[in-house]
Amino acid sequence: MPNMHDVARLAKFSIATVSRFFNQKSVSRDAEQRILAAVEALAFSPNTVARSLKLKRSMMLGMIIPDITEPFYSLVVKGVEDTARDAGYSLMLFNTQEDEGRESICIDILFGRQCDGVLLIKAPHSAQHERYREKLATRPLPIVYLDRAPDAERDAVLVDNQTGARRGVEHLLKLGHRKIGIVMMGYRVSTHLERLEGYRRALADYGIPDRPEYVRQTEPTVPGAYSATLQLLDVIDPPSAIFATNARLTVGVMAAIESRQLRCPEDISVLGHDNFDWQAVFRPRLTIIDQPGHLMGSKAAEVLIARVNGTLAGPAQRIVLNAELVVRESCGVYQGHQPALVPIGTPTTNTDR
Amino acid sequence: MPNMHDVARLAKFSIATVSRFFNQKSVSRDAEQRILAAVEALAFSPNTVARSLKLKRSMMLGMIIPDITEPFYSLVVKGVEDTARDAGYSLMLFNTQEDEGRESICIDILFGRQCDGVLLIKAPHSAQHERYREKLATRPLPIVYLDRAPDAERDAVLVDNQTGARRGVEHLLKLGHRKIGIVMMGYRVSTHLERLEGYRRALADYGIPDRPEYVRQTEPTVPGAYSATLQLLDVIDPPSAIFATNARLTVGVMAAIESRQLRCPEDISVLGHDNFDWQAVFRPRLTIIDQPGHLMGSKAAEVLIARVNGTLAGPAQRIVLNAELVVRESCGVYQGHQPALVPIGTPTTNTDR
DNA sequence: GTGACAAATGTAAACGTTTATACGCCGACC
DNA sequence: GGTCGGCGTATAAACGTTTACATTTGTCAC
Repeated sequence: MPNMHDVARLAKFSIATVSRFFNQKSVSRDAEQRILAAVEALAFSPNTVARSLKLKRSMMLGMIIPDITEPFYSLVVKGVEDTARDAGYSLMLFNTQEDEGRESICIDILFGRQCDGVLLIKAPHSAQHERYREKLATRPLPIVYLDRAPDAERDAVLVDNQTGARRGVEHLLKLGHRKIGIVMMGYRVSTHLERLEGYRRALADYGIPDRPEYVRQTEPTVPGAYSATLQLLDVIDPPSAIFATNARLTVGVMAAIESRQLRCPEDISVLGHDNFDWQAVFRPRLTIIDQPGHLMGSKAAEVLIARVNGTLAGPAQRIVLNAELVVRESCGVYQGHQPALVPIGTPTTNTDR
Repeated sequence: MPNMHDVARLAKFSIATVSRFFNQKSVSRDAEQRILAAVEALAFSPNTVARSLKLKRSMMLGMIIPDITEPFYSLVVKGVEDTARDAGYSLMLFNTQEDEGRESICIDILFGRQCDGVLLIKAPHSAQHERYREKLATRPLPIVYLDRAPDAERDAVLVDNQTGARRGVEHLLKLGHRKIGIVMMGYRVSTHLERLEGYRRALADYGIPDRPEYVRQTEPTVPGAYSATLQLLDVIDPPSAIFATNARLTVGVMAAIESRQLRCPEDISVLGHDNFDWQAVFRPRLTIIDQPGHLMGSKAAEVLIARVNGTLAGPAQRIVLNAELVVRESCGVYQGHQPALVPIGTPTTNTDR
């Protein structure tokens, strides 16, 4: 493969001039033409690796996510890629399967590759978390947290999961539900913990006591959510509504409900999570909490790029996007017997916020 | 950031010894310990960029796909990533949105970055296709086609779309359907063209003439498929069954059917494409043609890696995986009036294969 | 003690860029 | 005519590795 020297030789200019030509610095009309001709003749293409080595800048971003197969994350990736590309960055992708050990390896790889920055959907803490944290501290590598923020030390682009969940559960409460279950991911992932917190606050607003047997944790798979839901339905006084904290879990919940021949929303209401194509034809039409995945990705990329090229300095930013309640049909009015209600629409004023 | 020189200095060994240590070449017990100590003390991590420059090998693969947001492709990406990681390769991801111009840019970037090979889900030909093809020829960059094979010049890992479609349509024919529509992607993408061909062959096997008004091409979106399906339903003698050639189109078809208050499968049958989580709870349960996405990705990565490290030489390989018909409920027995049938299960022997 | 051989280590030249520094040239200005 | 500034260009030194080749050290047989 030809290099700049070859081009310079053929164009009868020095390599410096060729380099400057490629870096949009001014060269004479004559130089431009001869270089262009040489480039054409040799099919020369500049070596980005050498460039990165010299410049200590690779124009490459890393993205570490739990699982590209989860449609929500693929939306986020798209958002990142779109704005990274516009800024001239390429993207290196890694899946961790929620394993912090793998995450750590990915960071090492990216750091070694002189990657300019990392967008990170953090895996839950592992046993070696502290060691990993210390190692990270020694690496001057810009990282922006996405979706989950395990600490406030770095920039983060998040969704207000708590408020989202709270709105959703409040919607159920207004429909008269008082026995509300939740099927959530079992790993200690902040997004799901926040959704749990939102669920609890909404209940608290209505003076409804917390029932531990209504909270089911499971691995983030359809079968996992399926059996978690069955357990929920087998409780002595089963819930009249279930909140599922992500798209895959929502599917599992619906599957379990159907297996018990329950109708939704007549027999049981379901509040789902995330908005996807197929919901256009799913019946009952799912009432869900919708997150702006693409926006989250592009915002995060913006922040990271600003850090990388120094446009943004100072303390860690925290951008919180809204999660919206999309009311459709899967949450219905509570039909069964129920105790006197706190007046609808006037929850006890919440003082804890 | 410390480099090998620093480590060497601190360990009181030459840089060559340090390098050898990192490359698993034999060094003395003493050297190992002092180097390890120095590495620890300096928090040294080797610079992969410099390594790539010297070795002309980046341990990096590129993957170019139409759209990561399409669940089928994200499955493929996962397959690629899984086997690439096991072999020590990282993955660089690009979306083209089916635009060959963008594809060409991605190839340039990857080539410049000394990427070792590319997995390519080819975008349809653009006006500049020939120029692009010529440029590609000058670049000694291993490429493996995935999912679509625009030519036989390179390795390709594919699905037997034609047979898959043929089996599916045959299934419809056996159920008595004679008026079968197809909603397919409008861009000239080989997978969809092959599915169309399979559809045609199945019809031909049963001696059923081709009806151009039953073939609807659209962009690969839900709204696109929706209106294409409405057009199909508005034909003078509308089809009693519809074949949708990918997951997103399947959703659009179902949406259109529902908007016309038609029941599936009683009023109209639907043969869908691709298998996903949500189909577990979708009613009617979709009869689909299922492709092994993850396997396709990992096979392709295997082939590419074998090419890269020279394990595999010789002419272009072509690996064709099976697409399976998964019979569920969305295709029902034809209910309406229909002409006498060719005996079921004994199609006219096909001579054209 | 010597020589032969293997193992461990060191030296230095790449790999393909960028860019600080220096230089040459030309026209403008006094 | 000399000086100055500006522009275009060339030279050469990095950037952080790997590795061919040379050198040192150690081991063992004689």
